[in-house]
Amino acid sequence: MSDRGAMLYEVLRHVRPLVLNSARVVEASLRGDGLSVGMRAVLEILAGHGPMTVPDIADRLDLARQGIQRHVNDLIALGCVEPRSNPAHRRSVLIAATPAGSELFARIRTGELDRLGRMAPGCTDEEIATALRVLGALNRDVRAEARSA
Amino acid sequence: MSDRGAMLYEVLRHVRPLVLNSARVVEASLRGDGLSVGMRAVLEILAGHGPMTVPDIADRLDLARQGIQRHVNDLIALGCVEPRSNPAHRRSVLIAATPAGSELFARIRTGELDRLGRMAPGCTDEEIATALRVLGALNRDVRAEARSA
DNA sequence: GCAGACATGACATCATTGTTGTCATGTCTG
DNA sequence: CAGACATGACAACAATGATGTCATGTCTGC
Repeated sequence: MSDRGAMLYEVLRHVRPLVLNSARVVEASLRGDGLSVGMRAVLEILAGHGPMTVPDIADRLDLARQGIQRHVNDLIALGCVEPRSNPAHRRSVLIAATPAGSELFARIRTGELDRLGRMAPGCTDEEIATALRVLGALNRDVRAEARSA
Repeated sequence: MSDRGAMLYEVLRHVRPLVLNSARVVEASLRGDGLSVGMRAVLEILAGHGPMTVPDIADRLDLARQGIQRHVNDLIALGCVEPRSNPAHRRSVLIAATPAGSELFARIRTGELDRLGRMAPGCTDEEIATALRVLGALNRDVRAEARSA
């Protein structure tokens, strides 16, 4: 039972259905606003870290820039996001959340936090913080393995 | 900081790249055997819990039975899995891992455990166990929310 | 028993999205 | 200045989750 490999294996086994189920819940909430889960992720980055180029967003999300570009284009069409000319790089456009986009994301996030607050009632804050640390460390190492291959 | 909603939100944010990156690593290893991540998941269930019907596998993986059926059909074509007539239900066929399939999965799992054992070296066994508990509780509640919607 | 509700396998179709490739153009480094 | 690289704008593809249909088998309540 003290085999860390086996325990991390169990973590990964838990993580996949969690992503699927949470995506289903989030997607249901988003449907009314015309957003997808991917678009929501992009909007989250922009709302949280300010204007950024498409390749930078892709790096943060561990995805190819081409896929992010699609989400950005869709978000522009919705008016949630807008391109801004970059004074330093004529070719590299900055993407920024519009006021409408920021407000929309704030509303989405508030609703999600509301629901999440009622979940996992048997877990203490410390336990959740520990889980966060473990997930961070595991993802860092798995990510390194994925990029080296 | 003691807002559990915000902390669980962070957990979900960590979980998505973890699934993506681990899938990339696992997929690279599986490519040589002609398996996909989905087929691997089905084989894992059968190797661990014995023969089972397609709908039962789907329930365990939180997926629709139609998708599982595709994976099962592919696994049958590879000889990793075989249908067995069910004495109790003529229509509901049991799917069982073949010796070749069991052996293949054992080999895959061994390799994965090997690599995982070297990851997240800064985390203790207790911390990983705590993470496991949190993920289990969170997924249980998220899953309930997904099914109620 | 029987009838209707339900489960199952076998199709089929569709949308999302991650992946990969290409190309013209702009930027940066040596 | 020249070659390497980054970026946006396509395009095409594959995996997979979602959904629907239908014939056939099973089960439940009457």
